[in-house]
Amino acid sequence: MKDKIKARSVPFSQTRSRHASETAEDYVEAVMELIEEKGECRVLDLARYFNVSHVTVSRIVKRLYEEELLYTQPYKPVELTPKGNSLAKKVKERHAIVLDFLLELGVDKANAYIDSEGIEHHVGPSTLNAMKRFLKKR
Amino acid sequence: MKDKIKARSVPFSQTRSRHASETAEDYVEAVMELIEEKGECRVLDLARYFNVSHVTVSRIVKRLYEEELLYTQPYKPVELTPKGNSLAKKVKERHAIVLDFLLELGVDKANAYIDSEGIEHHVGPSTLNAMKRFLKKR
DNA sequence: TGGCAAATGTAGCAATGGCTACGGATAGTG
DNA sequence: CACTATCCGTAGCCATTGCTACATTTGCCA
Ligand SMILES: [Mn+2]
Ligand SMILES: [Mn+2]
Ligand SMILES: [Mn+2]
Ligand SMILES: [Mn+2]
Repeated sequence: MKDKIKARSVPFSQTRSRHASETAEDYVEAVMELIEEKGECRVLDLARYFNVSHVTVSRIVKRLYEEELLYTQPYKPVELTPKGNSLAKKVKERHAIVLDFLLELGVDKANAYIDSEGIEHHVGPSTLNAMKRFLKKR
Repeated sequence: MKDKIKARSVPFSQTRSRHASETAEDYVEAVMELIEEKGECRVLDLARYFNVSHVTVSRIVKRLYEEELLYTQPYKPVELTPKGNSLAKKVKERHAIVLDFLLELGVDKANAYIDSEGIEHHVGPSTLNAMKRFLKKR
């Protein structure tokens, strides 16, 4: 019985852990996209991208720099470290699969874009594979 | 072009908003389940359920009491208000559909339980309907 | 019924991510 | 070359959700 209760708590622990990585994942993905689009990624680009203040971005960039995901120097554009680049590639691929999956499932574009932005961070390898199989069958 | 940038930020705003409701949703669902199972829901039951300390639960219960989702009195079990009860029913139904959907998609039980716990909060009406249609077709 | 163990509350700390206000840096323009 | 607008950093506020340590209440049983 106690095992049952403990087992039940696992999904919540896992969800908290995933939420803790979510900001890093969204930021490296955004940096990669902005560099592709505009050639560089400024703090203000990220602020507009996420619809938050430049202060919020600035603090988070500093943290991700300490985690060695981003390069940053005062008043210079933000860049991806090799570690950040590799995470971004993985995250972008997963995000694209989740988005395609929702569209294929019949969700309209606007809602697929919205929901996939949150869902992507909660899709483990097992669910991701199931989504890939679904897409392949179409 | 600015419209495009602004439109891109909508999913992130929506995701932040959903995360802001997540605790309330998980708590009312847990209270309903624990009352069904044990006849009452104590602070420590919730702490074990979520794998957090009783202090964390106690503070959150106080907040949800102020939001009129829970009844709480010192050293007494926690109960659902009508508002909390109605939210719990809605949330439990959505969670069950997401879980069934993942299982039907071919995700193993353990991962379906884990992933659905996070995904549920990012499933809007449009995606929920798509999942229902998918389940009906099986 | 007295006392102990379990449950709950309170105080206070940390990390994260929102914000406004203000000040300094940078880069383009006249 | 100086001005000015834009960009960015810093200070400091708040809310949320984790935590430990300690105090208090409750309820059961010896
Ligand atoms: Mn993303
Ligand atoms: Mn995202
Ligand atoms: Mn949940
Ligand atoms: Mn989430």
